[in-house]
Amino acid sequence: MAKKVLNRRERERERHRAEILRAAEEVFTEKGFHGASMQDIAEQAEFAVGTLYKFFTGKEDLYHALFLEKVRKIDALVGKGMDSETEPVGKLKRLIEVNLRVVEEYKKFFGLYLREIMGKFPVSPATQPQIRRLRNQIVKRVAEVIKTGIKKGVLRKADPRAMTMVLLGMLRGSAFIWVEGRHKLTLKELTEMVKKMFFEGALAEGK
Amino acid sequence: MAKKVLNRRERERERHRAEILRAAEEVFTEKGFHGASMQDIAEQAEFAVGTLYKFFTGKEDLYHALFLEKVRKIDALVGKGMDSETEPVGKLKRLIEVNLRVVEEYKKFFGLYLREIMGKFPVSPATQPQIRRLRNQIVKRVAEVIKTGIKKGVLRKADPRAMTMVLLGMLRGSAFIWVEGRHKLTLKELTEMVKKMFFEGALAEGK
DNA sequence: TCACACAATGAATCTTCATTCACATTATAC
DNA sequence: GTATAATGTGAATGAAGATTCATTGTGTGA
Repeated sequence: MAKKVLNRRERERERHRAEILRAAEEVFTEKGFHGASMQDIAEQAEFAVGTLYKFFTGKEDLYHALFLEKVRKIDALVGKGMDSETEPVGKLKRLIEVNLRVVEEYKKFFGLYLREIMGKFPVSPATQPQIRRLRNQIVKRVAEVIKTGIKKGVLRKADPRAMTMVLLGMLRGSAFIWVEGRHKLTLKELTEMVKKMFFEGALAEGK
Repeated sequence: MAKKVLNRRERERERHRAEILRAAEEVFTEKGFHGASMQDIAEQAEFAVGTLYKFFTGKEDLYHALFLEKVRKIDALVGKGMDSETEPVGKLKRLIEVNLRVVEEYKKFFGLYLREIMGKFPVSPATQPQIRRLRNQIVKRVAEVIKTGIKKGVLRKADPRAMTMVLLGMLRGSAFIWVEGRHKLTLKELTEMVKKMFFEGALAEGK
């Protein structure tokens, strides 16, 4: 019986932790790291400030935890997407689709995400290296796929690293511009455009 | 715009202002807006804190001034680059070249720049709209060039807005990835790759 | 029912700066 | 040379907000 009681407690605790993370996501995505106060987050979570410190050692730690949780989820989605195809071109198409779909799903979080992976000044020193490591796995995978595509003769002969850089840059950049705003474009249209441009380029046929 | 002739005092003052801006650039690019203190900047500039306030109304104002100065310079370069060509494809090529060259020249500043134009949470509320306005001019110009290219039949028939988005995204994103890091690629190689990819795509000939 | 472990609370504390301002220094005018 | 104006100074101020901790509340097992 003692064990069951403990379980209950533990589950409760876990739920509270998750609630705090949800609140933190809300507030951080709304106001950014520096604009968000622990007060804000506590209120959003309907806990007292002190309580947050029972779960996380501080503001940075909370941010860090939120970040890892999200990035893991995103990377898993992207990875699974690529797994679902066998041929290089198919894999790359899925990469583009999933990437942009994720952007939509995590639209609010995306602003934070990009600032963190892109800039220096990581909010928490521990966050960036971990995220980088996760990201590097994706980069390597994409480069590998492109290399295979070249070997098979379906992709143009060029430095795979550079192609990877351009492709990922294209995804990141256009997603950003899309999130930014005033677009009448649907995400679907953007996805199609990115695919077309990446594979076939901007020049008219035969030019 | 006859620049008013400045007497000794006024010139001195102008020089001091510029020195403070230089120091601010140093410190902000090093530590980011929130990581930089007025103390830091003052020390770097070899002035007392109080002095900074004789030139700028506050930290935000200083940041804002620095930003505008830089962005104006960058945009002028890009604009001039495009002016130097007459044909759409030539203009776009110049756009790519100049853009990436600027990235190299302003490498340190670039991190700040992107965070500011990209994210919400602008550091100073006044900065973002102004920068956006400047940026929009470039976007419009590029879209116009692309539209002309399509009309002339040298670019594929597609939504010019979307193409613009992808092209600018590609530039921004790949520049970022380049700045980020561990690249063996020279900027020249990256530039070539972006051009090739944008115009011709990734697929092998005849595929 | 009681006692006890654990969870939650939030006012009080501690830190970190941005900003100010009374004063000192220097340059210019007369 | 003295008066006046402009510049520069940096210790003192105040505000914001992260963190702590003494206290209060609650569910659990006897």
